[in-house]
Amino acid sequence: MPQTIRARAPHVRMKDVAAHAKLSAMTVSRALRSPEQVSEETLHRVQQAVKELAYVPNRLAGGLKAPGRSQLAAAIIPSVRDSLFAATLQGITETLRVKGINLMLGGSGYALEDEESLIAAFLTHRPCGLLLHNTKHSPFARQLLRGAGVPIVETGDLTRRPIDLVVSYSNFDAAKTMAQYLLQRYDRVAFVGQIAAQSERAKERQRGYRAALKDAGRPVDNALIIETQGGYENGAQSLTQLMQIKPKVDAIFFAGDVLVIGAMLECNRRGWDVPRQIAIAGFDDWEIARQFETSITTLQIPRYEIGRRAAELLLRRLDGDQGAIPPIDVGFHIIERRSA
Amino acid sequence: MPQTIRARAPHVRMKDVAAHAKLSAMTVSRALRSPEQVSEETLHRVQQAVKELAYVPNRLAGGLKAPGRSQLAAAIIPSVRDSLFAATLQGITETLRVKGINLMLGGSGYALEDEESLIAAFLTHRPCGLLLHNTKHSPFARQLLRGAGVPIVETGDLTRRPIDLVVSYSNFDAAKTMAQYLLQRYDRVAFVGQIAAQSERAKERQRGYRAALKDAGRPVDNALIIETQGGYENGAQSLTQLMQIKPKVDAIFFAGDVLVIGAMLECNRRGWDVPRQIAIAGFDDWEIARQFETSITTLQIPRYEIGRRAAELLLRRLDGDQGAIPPIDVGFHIIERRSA
DNA sequence: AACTCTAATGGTATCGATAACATAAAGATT
DNA sequence: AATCTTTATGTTATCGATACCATTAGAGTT
Repeated sequence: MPQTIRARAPHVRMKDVAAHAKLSAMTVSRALRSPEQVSEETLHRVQQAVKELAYVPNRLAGGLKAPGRSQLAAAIIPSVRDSLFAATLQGITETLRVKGINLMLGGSGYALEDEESLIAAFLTHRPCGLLLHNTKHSPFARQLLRGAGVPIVETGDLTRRPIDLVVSYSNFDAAKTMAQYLLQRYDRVAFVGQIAAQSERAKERQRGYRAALKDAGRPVDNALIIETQGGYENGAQSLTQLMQIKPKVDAIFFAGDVLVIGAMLECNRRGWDVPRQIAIAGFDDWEIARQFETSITTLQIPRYEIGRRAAELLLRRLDGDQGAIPPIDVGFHIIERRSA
Repeated sequence: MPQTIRARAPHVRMKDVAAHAKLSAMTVSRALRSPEQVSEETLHRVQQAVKELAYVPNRLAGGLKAPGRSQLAAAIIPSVRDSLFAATLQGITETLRVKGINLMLGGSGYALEDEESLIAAFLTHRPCGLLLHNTKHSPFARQLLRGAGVPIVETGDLTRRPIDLVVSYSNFDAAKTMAQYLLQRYDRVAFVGQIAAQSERAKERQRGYRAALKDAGRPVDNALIIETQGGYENGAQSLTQLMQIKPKVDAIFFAGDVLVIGAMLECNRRGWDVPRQIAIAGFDDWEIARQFETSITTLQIPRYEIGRRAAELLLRRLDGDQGAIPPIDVGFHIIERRSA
């Protein structure tokens, strides 16, 4: 007895829509992409047919014939898990969605070779644009990006070596400004950041701290600079380590990840008075920073806006603007609260 | 004088690789997809040529001819911004990446019609699978999903109306278990959750709480049930509201979002002793929950594992397993700490 | 009336990879 | 040696939408 194989219902094609509307496929194509080019009557018939057949266009075919209009963009962020990038991501997806562009996402895990293979993987789908949070790339990655022929936006830092478009704040300036703020109020200001060798941003922030010290004519004491991985525990641990130093540290600038939160919680546990015993300041205005009894002074970075404007630049390029577009500096603010 | 138009460097095609390796395009195609089918010599020549030309395959073309092998999957989560889904997302991307499958991402904003349009938008790219965090879908969304002809994994709840594959824990069981835990230790246990009408999960959790009360023979007091949006402030506000009730509430179960954290911070601010004055428990083991001086008792949901196993099921389907696959219950644990 | 011009629509070739089929060469079997 | 297998490779048609060019109908111009 022959077994009945249920063939997968084939997708409705543009041809089918055309037949249903008694038009040619070409006219349907036009009606969908540039409605102003067809008569009202035709447009209506097409829309009707699309609806009745639940037609879902095939962008593989469209993108194949018309490269650069795949309506698919790609973003690479250091970590999918890290909520820091979530706001930027939302800015990107929301802005692109308006134009019907969807987003592929990947996490590079802060590794250059992972970013490289991710870029290669993404390019196989012929995205119409790429958004990269990192500004440091392997040589082969740069080669791939240059050859891709689509707009690239970097959002991690105001890099001096942009590939194409840049939307960011200056990690150097932000860290320097906060360090200056602390140096005006406290004598011995320590710095806790992420590992400079692992990230351009961490390096820039530390550079900013050092520059502020230099400008203020204060000595750089390497014992007051800690590099650590992210995480609450590391924030807490860096804090206790710095508190043992003599002469006593007055203030600590936690320049990355959730380190400040971990430190503040440690102060709670130990009963240390912030800011009297120790002042602390953070980088990035986590929503929770303002919830502590001693609310946390920190830098506000417009993360959502970075995503939105990055996507907008991308759209500008897709609209045909081939000219040079200077880097966009979205700036930052110090949010002065009670902890420093 | 004719202006020189710099044509965008066309991409290297499989044809070019074939010519470079002195082979046919078909053999190159085979060498890349099923290396065991070509001779070692050929494989080597192809790899060499691919490298030398920096060939990036065009999956638009591949996916067009061989539907279902677009090597692109899609995930829809309620909110791109919410870190709750980040772990699941990471589980998905990491598992899919091993097989060279990339992920499109979108946030439905908890709205059925947004999910629907997102599904339609994603389907235009002919993904080889879909991962949905919601289990409630509009009728048209269901129609689209059924017609898509690709595996679908739902991860939000152990729904009774699965479309295809399901990987989750039971929101009902988890909430009921925690409520039972609290009812064994406290007399008047209140419930704070997200708005039931807006989310199936919120509804199930509240149902679990009510079921626990019923099983324990305790009355349901609607004054002890609060529905609220997420966020620290709402957690804090719900707490203070419940603390005004007479006779006094002993314990509060915060069943969603970061509500517990907000409540715990409010207790810190007001100097309320947890758990003596008020016991509190949460849903989801946020990393910060264990960092408080009074660490927070909560439910641990294996979020990363949900993503990983969801992706694994998807891969199983792509490997040709057409059989019925029963829902996977990843379970949950109560993490007993000091707050309740 | 003959002409041009514009707006609306249709026909055909094509994008790049792959399924299906065809072929060729080497080894195994009688 | 003739035939059958097996393995490796090549040829052709095709996936679905769109660029490009051709065509038609009607309005506007002289």
